[in-house]
Amino acid sequence: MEATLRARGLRLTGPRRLVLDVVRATESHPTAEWVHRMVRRRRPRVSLGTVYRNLRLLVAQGLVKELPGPHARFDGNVSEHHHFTCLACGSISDVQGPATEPHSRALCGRVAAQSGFSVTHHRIEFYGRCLECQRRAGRKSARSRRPAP
Amino acid sequence: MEATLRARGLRLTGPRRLVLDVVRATESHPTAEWVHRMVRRRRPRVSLGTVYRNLRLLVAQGLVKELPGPHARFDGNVSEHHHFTCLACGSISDVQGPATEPHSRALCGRVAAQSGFSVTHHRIEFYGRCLECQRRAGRKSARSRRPAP
DNA sequence: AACCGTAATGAGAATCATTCCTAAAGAGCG
DNA sequence: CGCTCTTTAGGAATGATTCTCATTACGGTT
Repeated sequence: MEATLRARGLRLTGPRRLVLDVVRATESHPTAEWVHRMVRRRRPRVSLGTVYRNLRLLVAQGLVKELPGPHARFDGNVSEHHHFTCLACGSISDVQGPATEPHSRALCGRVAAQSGFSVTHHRIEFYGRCLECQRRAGRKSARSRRPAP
Repeated sequence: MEATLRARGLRLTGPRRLVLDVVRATESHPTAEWVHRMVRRRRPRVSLGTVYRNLRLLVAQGLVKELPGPHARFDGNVSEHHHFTCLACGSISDVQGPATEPHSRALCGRVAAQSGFSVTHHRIEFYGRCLECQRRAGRKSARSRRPAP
């Protein structure tokens, strides 16, 4: 990826590498603020602005993905996969592609054919209750808890 | 839907009805601010706060859907369908369900089986270039234009 | 090593969608 | 009409994200 960046006249600086490492090291789909906290553990002087700037930059380079939603979340796993969002606790989990893969290409193709749009990719978001929240709802008065990271 | 609202102790007031009417009357997936402008054409005294409050309320009642993204957009079409977002101009179009429907239930089921989550629904977002932007890119230096509403 | 030009950073201010607060107006009801 | 509970307008507050700009770090060149 150094190549990817260099090729566009971008340097591979300390803060930048750290941001990428942090996002890649977790599966928790963190917010910018969480990434900032983690980066600070190793480099306390890195500013929030720098984290935002580099996240945007890495997304633009395709090295990181950004999830939709009111607050931006990021994902260092660039392989094709989708997401499950728990409506009760807000946590986001990966849904591995293989199960959905076979239809993916067909889906895009059908939509393209039907609408005339040129479809480059798609994203499937699943919603429901995660295991933990299902369990909790089992007998408790199931209050919602705070989003994951 | 009056029943739906009344059943929960909510009144069907002027501003509230107007917000719903406006969202239902368009296919443009408007932002709260656009809805506010439209509502004001008939009732200039309605405040932006009221529009937000009622949009949230209608979403909670399932009478309106909310699309993901940095700025909230709303959709009065509650029937099952998905969306296509043009990466060039930002416009959002409906993708009619039929083409994708056959697989929908199977998709959810497979994800549920594989993850153990209870999957209530899903959402498919397609991305690419809309017809107009494809045309524009044909020969021009294709500058991006402003999002739809 | 000293020097340049460009790119990147930090710190804080600015922006802007969204939410919150409060007093006042409105609906429903006897 | 008088009472109560809901909704509203208006504006202030919030909070995530972006911007600005002076300063610093880097890479390449002598």
